[in-house]
Amino acid sequence: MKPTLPQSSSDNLAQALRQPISPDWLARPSTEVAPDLLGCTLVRQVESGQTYRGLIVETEAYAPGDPACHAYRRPTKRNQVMFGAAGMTYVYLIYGMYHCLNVVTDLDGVPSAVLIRALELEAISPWSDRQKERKLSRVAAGPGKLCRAFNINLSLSAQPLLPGQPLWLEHRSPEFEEQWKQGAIAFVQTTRIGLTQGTDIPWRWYVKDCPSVSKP
DNA sequence: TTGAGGATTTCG
DNA sequence: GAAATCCTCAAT
Repeated sequence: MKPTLPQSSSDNLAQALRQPISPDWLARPSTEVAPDLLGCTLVRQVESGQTYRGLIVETEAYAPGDPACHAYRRPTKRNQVMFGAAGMTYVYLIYGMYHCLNVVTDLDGVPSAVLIRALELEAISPWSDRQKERKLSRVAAGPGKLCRAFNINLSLSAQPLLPGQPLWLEHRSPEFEEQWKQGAIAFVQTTRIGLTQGTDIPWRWYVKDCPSVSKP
């Protein structure tokens, strides 16, 4: 039942040019980082050394003073990584069956994070039929689904996002940046999803007209 | 120690 | 519309 994922090819030149995102770049308010992460790449490296990549197309910010933030009240065993320095993962279990991946942001001592809500996976091959591609485009459309697709669980929480680790991030490709500047790619900012508190705060961003977004 | 509830997904 | 399913944390 587990979907087959596209495997990254190491001889792709454009991919080789992508630069890893450093913790410094993430040491800003989550409301700044969240939209900036759109178009960046999440990389998953499994034990065999094989890597999988997904384009980040939907994010949400969580910040201090935000009642929906898991770190709203006090540091606990679960959320303590959110209080620490930027560049760490924060993974939690939701509804007893799904995991959600966050990137810890802002300065040490400021509890905040960005929830990665959806990835666009690269096509399996140029020869894959349209039906297959459409299915694949929804494989990581949602925070629980992307963790299932990339085999992300609680053991990957509080880990550094650095190359060689199980997870890391890469900057936008020059092609994405160019298309975004030209207006060919646009972002939408709106309210967050699935919350009981802080429902009116517009801290969700996604790539407009992207089929891999959880709820356009 | 307890139990209510949750940053979701899927199926009917 | 509601079930699945279990960890977390505030309140006993």
